[in-house]
Amino acid sequence: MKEGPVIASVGALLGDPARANILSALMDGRALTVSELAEAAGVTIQTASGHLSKLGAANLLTAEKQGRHRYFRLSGPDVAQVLEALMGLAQRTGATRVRTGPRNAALRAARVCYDHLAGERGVELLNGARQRDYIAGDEQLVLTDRGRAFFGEFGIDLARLEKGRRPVCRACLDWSERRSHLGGALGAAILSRLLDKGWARRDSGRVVTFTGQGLGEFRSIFVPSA
Amino acid sequence: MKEGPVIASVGALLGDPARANILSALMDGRALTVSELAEAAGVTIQTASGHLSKLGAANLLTAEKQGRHRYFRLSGPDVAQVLEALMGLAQRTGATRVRTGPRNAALRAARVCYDHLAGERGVELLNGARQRDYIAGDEQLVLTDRGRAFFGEFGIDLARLEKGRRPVCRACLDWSERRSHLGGALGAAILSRLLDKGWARRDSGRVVTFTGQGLGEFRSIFVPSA
DNA sequence: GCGTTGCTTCGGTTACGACCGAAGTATGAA
DNA sequence: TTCATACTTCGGTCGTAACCGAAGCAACGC
Repeated sequence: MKEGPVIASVGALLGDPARANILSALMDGRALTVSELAEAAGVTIQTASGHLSKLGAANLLTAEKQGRHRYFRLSGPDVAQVLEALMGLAQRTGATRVRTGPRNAALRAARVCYDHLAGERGVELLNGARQRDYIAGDEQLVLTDRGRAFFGEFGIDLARLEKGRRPVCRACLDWSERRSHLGGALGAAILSRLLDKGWARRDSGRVVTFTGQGLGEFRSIFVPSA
Repeated sequence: MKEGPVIASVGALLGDPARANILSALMDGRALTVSELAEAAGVTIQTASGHLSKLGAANLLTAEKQGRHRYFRLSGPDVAQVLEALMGLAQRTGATRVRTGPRNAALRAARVCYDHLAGERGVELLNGARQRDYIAGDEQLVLTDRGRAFFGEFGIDLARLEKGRRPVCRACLDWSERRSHLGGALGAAILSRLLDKGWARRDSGRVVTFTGQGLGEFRSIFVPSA
């Protein structure tokens, strides 16, 4: 019963709408300036500055000074992961008023989750990879030999990924789909490859837009039923 | 930038110390009455009642009426998981004043994380199982054939576990150790087996106490270096 | 019936913190 | 140097929500 205050300190940080907006805006992994974040949060710059120093003090964000700008980013993928998990909880909360605006639809279709693909496309990707036996495991993902071959051909340097500290495959719960999508180093590499190939591009915010042709290519590779 | 308020609604719930204490008290998976929770949170019963109705409305807790008592419990293991993840974040926050009281020491040694073993013993368990090749995978855990045989002999009905919806193995980040311990259906089954065998017993709250002999048995089985 | 226990609802107080205007600091441009 | 931009700090206002006392219900025992 003593660990309550520990949760509360983080919870209180996430509990303010302005701060939550700031964190959401940073969920795509990019670094933004104080003024950009102020606008995203819908508060004045002074207020945003105050929030940012709190978030920074709590090590949820890291700041980087560049000229007269200060860029803030999430201090790691784990922060993003917890945020997505919280959104999952929020869902069952019923707090999720099903606002089906066009922006929302685009977000549900494909978006960036810190540095990898999420939304319908993200879930399709993982499902497809599983059905084609590139990735095994139900909740705990493992790259198969077939997958190793396939992704190598796809242009991903797996040897490099496997050297890093970051896990290669990671199941990340998708808040809009209530299913898992592929995170980890491999997930990040795939997204970056998709963008390189011109199959999709990053719009403002977290939205990822596929080109008509790109979507076809993507599906022919990853979605068995297509 | 629209998803901010969604996070904020949950965050605000977790952000109040009294509510955080209530949730912490329920982290052991048991159901407690309003008065017990009020005491755990350090507030009066009326206040606790208010908090509980909010937490219930958000589906974080479920209530169950029994006579003139109302029992509250976490509405699922996923809630506990998010809470543990939050504690992990809180750690990097530096909000973790290293209060090394005796109660705290016991908690760090062995405790219940919803329904499985956490703390030093929990981490030992997973490490040992990995070294003995009962469980494979770094971040993503898979039960090996050796493990299947071993845990079967240990008295666990794996076939039943594998039928359920719940993942068998799950890596759960341990907030005190900053390493993973074993959750999922298997984690729960192992803890329950440990208690059955009388190797350990559950104390008040989340603390798990091993008997001298029980600890020996546990270590001889799971801790290679012992 | 009566009293007791466990919990909820109501009302009023209080405190914390989000917010913005204004002033202050630092970096860069002219 | 002077001005402009990007940000931080200060001070004061205002709302929200946590809190408790008191009263109201509901379930059980006698």
